[in-house]
Amino acid sequence: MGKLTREVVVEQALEIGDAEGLQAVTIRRLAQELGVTPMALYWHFKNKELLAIGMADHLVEGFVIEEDYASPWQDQLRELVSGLVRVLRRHPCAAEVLSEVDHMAVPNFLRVWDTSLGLAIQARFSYEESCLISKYLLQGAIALAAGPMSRRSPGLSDQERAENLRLRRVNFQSLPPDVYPHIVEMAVPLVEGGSADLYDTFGVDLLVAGIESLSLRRGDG
Amino acid sequence: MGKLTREVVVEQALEIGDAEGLQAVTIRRLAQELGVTPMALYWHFKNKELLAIGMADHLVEGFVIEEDYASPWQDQLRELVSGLVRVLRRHPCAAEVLSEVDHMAVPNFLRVWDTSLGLAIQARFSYEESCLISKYLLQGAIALAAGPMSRRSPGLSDQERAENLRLRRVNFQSLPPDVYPHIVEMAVPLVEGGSADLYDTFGVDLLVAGIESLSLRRGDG
DNA sequence: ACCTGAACACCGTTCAAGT
DNA sequence: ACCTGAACACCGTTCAAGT
Repeated sequence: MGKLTREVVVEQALEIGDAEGLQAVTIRRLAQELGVTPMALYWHFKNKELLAIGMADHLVEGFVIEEDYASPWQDQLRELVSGLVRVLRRHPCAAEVLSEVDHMAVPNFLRVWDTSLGLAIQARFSYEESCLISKYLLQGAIALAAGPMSRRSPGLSDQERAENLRLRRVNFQSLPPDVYPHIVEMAVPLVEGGSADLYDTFGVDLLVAGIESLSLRRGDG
Repeated sequence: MGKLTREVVVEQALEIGDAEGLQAVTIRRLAQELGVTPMALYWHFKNKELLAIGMADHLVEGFVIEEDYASPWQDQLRELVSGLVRVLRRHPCAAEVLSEVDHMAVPNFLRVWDTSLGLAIQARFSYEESCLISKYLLQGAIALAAGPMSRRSPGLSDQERAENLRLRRVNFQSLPPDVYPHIVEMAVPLVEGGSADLYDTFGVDLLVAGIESLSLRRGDG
């Protein structure tokens, strides 16, 4: 059967995480799924944190945006953020993974970070500002990828999903209207949350527009 | 001695979380700290998740912004976001807590959410847009509160902290400059990260400016 | 109503030992 | 180099029982 390598371990871990949530990714469970002893994994990963870093690195693998000095930096930034969101969306547990590991320890994530730093500099932000901006952007992209869809309760039938939605709606609607007036009134759009596409593009727009506005406020464009 | 109530349990939990990180907040540890049996806590909280929700609720307690129909919605939104960040900053583990519980289950957080929904509506966004916007804003505020400071390694001496910084800097600087050119060059500002105040105001500005730009793009102001 | 004792089914990790 | 067995020190939670 397939050899036990770092890569197959990471992929199996992501598979479990996607299907059942990250809390189901356990050394022992992972070993069982791989037909091996728990301690076998410690040969490939010193501890569970390094396994998580491996998972994070695998998620961002293959995501590269070549610097395109032709197009304006706004478009390049937008491309970076929306591309990152799209890549993370391939795995339901992606955002969960990335929010529990130290980004600085994930090589492939560092590459994305480096690119965004470069773009900020190119946009004539100062060093300090560029650091802040790239942090906001990447954090924002991860938050977007954690947004609707990939919601809790991974792996349900359509029936269960619908029932789940209905339950959350009546939950909102049965709140005291004097203390939560808008939530009660907007219960339907709140639980449905619009399409995932809208959510993403709207979010990316918000981030990029925010940066651009900060840039304009300081003088040139 | 002091009676064991939900409130003292929650406060003790936050104290441990602030000092040693959320992963140190354990039912058994908590019970020990309170001089009680682990099972005693199950009388006050059905399970650990409900304890976490209690912690989150306690964090946002006392944060109210009264609707001020005089000032423009942009200012009110800014006030809301920056106020929330300020409140969360009182507890180093706040962002950690809020990112692991379901916001919908936290009454005091729902109140903030309701207010932001009202402001979005007031700004003439549609229902769907208002839902999205308020999600972005609150998510953004939490992300800001999770930013620098309250960093990993809670509870270190100044000496240790300085050494920690130095270590992260040389870590950046020893990266291969051909694959991470900007990170290597900007190692110093990256690890120092500017003042916490700058980080917050910059971040709040970014969020509010992003919303405002979306609003302008659609017609009126 | 409020708390304890004992037990269950899990964790991550180490360390010596096997091949 | 790569994996196993046995053990350690932890978890959250249940359930019956005490006051």
